Amino acid sequence: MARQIQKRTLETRARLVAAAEALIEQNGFESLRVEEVVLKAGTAKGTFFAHFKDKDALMDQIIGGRIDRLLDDLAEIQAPQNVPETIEALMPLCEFMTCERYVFDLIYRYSGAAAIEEIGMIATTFGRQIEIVEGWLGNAPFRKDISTGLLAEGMQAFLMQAMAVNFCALHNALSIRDRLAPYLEAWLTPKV
Amino acid sequence: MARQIQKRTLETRARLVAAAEALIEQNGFESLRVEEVVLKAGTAKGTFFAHFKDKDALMDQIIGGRIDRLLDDLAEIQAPQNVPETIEALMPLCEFMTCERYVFDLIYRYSGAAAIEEIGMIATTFGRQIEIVEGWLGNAPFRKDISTGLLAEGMQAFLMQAMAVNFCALHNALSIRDRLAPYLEAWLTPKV
DNA sequence: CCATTAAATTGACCATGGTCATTTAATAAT
DNA sequence: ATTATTAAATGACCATGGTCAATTTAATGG
Repeated sequence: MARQIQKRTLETRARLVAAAEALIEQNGFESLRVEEVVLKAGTAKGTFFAHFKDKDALMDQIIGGRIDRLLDDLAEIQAPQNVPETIEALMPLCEFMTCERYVFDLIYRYSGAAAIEEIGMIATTFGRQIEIVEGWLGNAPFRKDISTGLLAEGMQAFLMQAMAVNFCALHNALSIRDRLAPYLEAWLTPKV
Repeated sequence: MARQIQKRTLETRARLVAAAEALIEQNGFESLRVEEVVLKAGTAKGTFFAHFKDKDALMDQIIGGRIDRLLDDLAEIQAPQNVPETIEALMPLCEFMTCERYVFDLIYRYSGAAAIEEIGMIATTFGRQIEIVEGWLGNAPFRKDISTGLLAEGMQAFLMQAMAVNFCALHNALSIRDRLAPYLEAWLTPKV
């Protein structure tokens, strides 16, 4: 007989997430230790892994959740009408995604789902981001020779590239803003 | 007195690399274990870490070396004159970079150096790739409204995006080739 | 209310990358 | 040659993520 999920289960899971969030608040993402989480949540280590496939799965949920809330904001604004406005709109997302090298790497690794069954929060937000940006592009004076879908995917590629390069000591003289501007000008409004 | 590097040192290092290469040949990159490498090389574990900062540093050297050899080939060919030719030229590189998810992730993570002092093989090859592609672009009928540098960086962004998306179960219906084509057409020869 | 079954929890244990005080070997100084 | 000095190698040990057989707790049926 299909037994329903126990209240206990949800409580335990909530306690684990809450403990993790609190520790992240204190010390950031990278230094989070499973050991500390279970200690703070008052559970055994094995319980953690009964609730999350691995440590990354917890991170996917927490980080994915943050991104999703940032996308809620993006979904509400008016479509940016030029490149500087577009960049400005995307900045909060960029700032969070690059708040730690560890966070960016994890986001990148989880931006695509390895299998259909394991589409996580982060992978979902990447799809949602494309949709939102597509919506913008339908109401903005950018190139019309290619689909808004392709245009949005290209923007995502440049966004990721700008953030990745920003972590590189060889190239981090330019801010993400300044690096992104020429890319997007060339992509969205080519002058040929 | 500046003491020169002992022959012994070079030999040990060479043995470690040779052992790793052999094991990778057998079982691929991901399943390589430091324990196995030192066993095969006949050294203690500590010796490994006296020669390489960590396991990733060895991977950076081996993977970076492979990429560099592929770039040697790319440096010699004639500049591709259209998008399909360009994609074809880049395919060997793509194939190696995506031979394992683990390899691609490591490449991505090391494509930028965290600090000037730690520029590794992979980061170096990324710079070299830009240079080679820039050389191509100077001799090909693509858009001229932006610098070859920017154009080459954009190509790199699309290349990485196409490879990343290829690992995603949601989007891997298209081959890297087919995914890259519309991107590069739109980037290199915009029709506005 | 007890017996049965399934879900949830536990913690000892494992796998693996990485550290470091100690030992051994090579080179330079006398 | 002998000693002093520096480089290289060693392996016991640690840190941390992850596993799993055993136990406890909750739901279900008679």
